[in-house]
Amino acid sequence: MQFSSRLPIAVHILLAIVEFDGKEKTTSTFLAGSVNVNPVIIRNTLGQLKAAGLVTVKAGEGGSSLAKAPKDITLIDVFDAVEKEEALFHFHENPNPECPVGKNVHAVLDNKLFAIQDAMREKMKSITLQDLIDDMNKILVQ
Amino acid sequence: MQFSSRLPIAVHILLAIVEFDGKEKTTSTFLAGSVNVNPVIIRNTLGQLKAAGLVTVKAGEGGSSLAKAPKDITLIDVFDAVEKEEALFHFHENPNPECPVGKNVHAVLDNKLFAIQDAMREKMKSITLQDLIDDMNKILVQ
DNA sequence: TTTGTTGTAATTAATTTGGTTACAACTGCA
DNA sequence: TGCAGTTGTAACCAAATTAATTACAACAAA
Repeated sequence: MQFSSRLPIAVHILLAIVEFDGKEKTTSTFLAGSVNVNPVIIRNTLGQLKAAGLVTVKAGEGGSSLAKAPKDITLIDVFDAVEKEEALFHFHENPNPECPVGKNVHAVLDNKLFAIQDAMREKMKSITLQDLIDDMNKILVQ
Repeated sequence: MQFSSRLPIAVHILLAIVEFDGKEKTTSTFLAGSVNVNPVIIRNTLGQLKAAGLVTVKAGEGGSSLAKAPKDITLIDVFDAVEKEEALFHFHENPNPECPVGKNVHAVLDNKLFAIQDAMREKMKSITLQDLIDDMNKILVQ
């Protein structure tokens, strides 16, 4: 089981928007060339990022920009923008209520599974787009 | 995106093996009745748990038991037993190496994604089967 | 030898992902 | 106004994954 490549692609897009700000018009076709996926994937992802208030997109004219400072965009913002909102683990639907285990497995396990999901989300919350930009700039000047 | 129900089902199975120890023969059919899935799912899952050294299964005779103390089985043991070993995030395959962003997005993002995965795994490591048994017993005596 | 069980392969349906084509709507410019 | 480039979105397709299910050989105990 894996998360889709949506978060990595969305982060790639955001990094490219920052990197090429003022240098290139970041159209879906241009971004598709950097990410190396179909432009429609870029347009759909940009649409999700726009709906989440992370970017603005110039319809007709073309190009996109950040709607917030990179330090105010965390990976959880990006994750929630592009991934469906749902529990991390799919619980089996119908444990037998006649069985002492089946009757209580939800009560016992749900909060543990939620804690696991929350640990992941907290880590994502601690990483900002600015962190990634700083890391990239360190590499670029080398 | 979700994990499959394999971890919840595996935990359910382990809890049932403990709960019915000495009371019922925990065959795949019996366990299937508690989890409410097809017995083949139980047999496959038990096979994975057995391969990971968490349970023993009596071929022919029927029934299964824990191979380790509940305090020595953590959710990460169960998770690794039943989920394929792979990176949590699927990275898009071919970022453009001619692009300063495409060339470096892996170097920038990989360790962050790994840190997120690791946060999740560390939380799973901190939860033992014994914790779940204790919680279940608290409910059962009420 | 009979019965019940495990282990495993094969098949199926449903869902998700990513790729792709197509095209209407929109913007800026000549 | 009309053209060129772009966004937004729908539709379709192939591949992969999940879970359910049937089937059956191998095995153990009575």
